[in-house]
Amino acid sequence: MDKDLADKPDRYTIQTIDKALTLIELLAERGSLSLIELTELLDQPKSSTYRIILTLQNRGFIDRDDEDGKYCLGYKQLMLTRSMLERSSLRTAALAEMKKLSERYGDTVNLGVLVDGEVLYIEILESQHPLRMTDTVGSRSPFHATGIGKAIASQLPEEEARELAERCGLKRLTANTIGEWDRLRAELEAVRARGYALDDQEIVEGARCVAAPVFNLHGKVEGAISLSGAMHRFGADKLDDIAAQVVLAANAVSRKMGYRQIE
Amino acid sequence: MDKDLADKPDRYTIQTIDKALTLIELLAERGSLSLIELTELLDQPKSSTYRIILTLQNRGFIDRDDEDGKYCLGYKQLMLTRSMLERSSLRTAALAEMKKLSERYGDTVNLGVLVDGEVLYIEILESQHPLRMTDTVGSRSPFHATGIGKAIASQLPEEEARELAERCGLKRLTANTIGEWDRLRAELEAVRARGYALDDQEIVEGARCVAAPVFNLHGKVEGAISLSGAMHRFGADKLDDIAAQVVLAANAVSRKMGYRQIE
DNA sequence: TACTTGGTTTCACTTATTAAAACCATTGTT
DNA sequence: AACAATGGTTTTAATAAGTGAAACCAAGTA
Repeated sequence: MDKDLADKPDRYTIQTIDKALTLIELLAERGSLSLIELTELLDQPKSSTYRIILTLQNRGFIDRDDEDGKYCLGYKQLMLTRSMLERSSLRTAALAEMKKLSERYGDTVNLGVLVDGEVLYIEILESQHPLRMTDTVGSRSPFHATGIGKAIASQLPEEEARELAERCGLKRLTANTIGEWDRLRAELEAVRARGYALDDQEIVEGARCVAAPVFNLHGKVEGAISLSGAMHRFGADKLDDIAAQVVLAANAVSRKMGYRQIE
Repeated sequence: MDKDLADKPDRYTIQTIDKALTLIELLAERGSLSLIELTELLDQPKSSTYRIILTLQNRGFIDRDDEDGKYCLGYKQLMLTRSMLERSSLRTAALAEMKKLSERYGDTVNLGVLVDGEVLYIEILESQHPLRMTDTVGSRSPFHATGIGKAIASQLPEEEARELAERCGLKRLTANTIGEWDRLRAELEAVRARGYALDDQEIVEGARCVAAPVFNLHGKVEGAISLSGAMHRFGADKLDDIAAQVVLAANAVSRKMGYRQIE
């Protein structure tokens, strides 16, 4: 193999740590895995994998499942996440505005960011209505089929948006899902132009969603806020009003984050 | 120093990973820290700390705060935690029983485990009552002043319980908090004898709590369930009934976890 | 402009991680 | 009961990988 010291794994990445992180992610994806399974997935010798496991286990980052003796993520993760959420300036800044939206419309209000090419919900105020469809905090959705995802993507350089699209493959989830890059490209343009994104049954039949992007003090998209619910509550007659309020809320959050709109 | 190859840091711990984990925990505790602050806290050279940071950052485990450029935990943590919670057999097993308790009494129902010597709440069903005091999932409390903590500790070998006590210092939080090991020891004995723990305003004035331990299939305490609320709802006349139900619920969970009580 | 602070990069040194292999404990099979 | 199979634990020499000193750079500030 070309060992010209080349194919640098980012040159400064500490490989041991990287393996440990991969191991953690594997456990997150697959639930619980045995030493041998992890050995194979990591493509590392058993003893190395073992030492990584020991290290993580001693610190409570992973535990051993009581039933099958396999390894799984430890409760420690929960402590970390709580600190993270509590100090997330985006979440803090958004909460008050989200509450206002929730009170005004009674529908579900979501706050999401882009992580690993997917929309990750970091806060959700549940709808008060009997007919509701709610994700939970920490759950993920494909970006191309959600209001939040499109709102965020619309504010990224086109290059980045295309990479996202390639990465997720633009899978169709309903008849309305945008499944081709060309159409998505145009859609993002439209979203950018009007300042908010619509999801018309693109991820779930019968559900609609209006989303607007939130910017940080450097003017970079940080996430998006959305209002979502059963489609009969998002009729053509109501959309203008809802969109205006969602955009207002998102802008208020951006302002709290230190974003000062140019002119 | 005696460098006889001795004072082995657990011999098999991978130090680089250990440092990375420490860094993560530091960020969880302190919120956000700069490279230099982390360098000092870890007592490592700047470049080493830097490489650790880079590695974690590339993987989304830590982010950079937009405001001050300091490092903080990344949203990725949330994804990990969600998977963890979803697959936690304890939480899954407990949820149904917790709901029943919640419906029956309307008070707050908690599920907690012991992590790093503290009670960590991994599920909470909020009270329906106007006067309520609720922790949030992921928050922590000292074990000696909570029903859950005492319920769990009562099932540990005395040695372990004493270590816990030493570690947390048995700080007094209210007039009722048990502040001495001797008294706590006796209390744990009593808890063990009757099968449930009481917290009578030991952590917050005016609040009471009844907790019972949950065991895994090896018969080891895995956590505890509790019902908590304003003290007037936990009067002497009601305690027997509540305790019986909480114990019943906890036992049901233990059974779901595979625990078969001896005889 | 010079000074400070905090982040980024380099590189020779050497320690800490690797990987192969042996070991052990448990479980299931004949 | 003996045997193989499975999965986890421990050892060790070889060396790849991480360290740490120091230089560098960029941004802010006096």
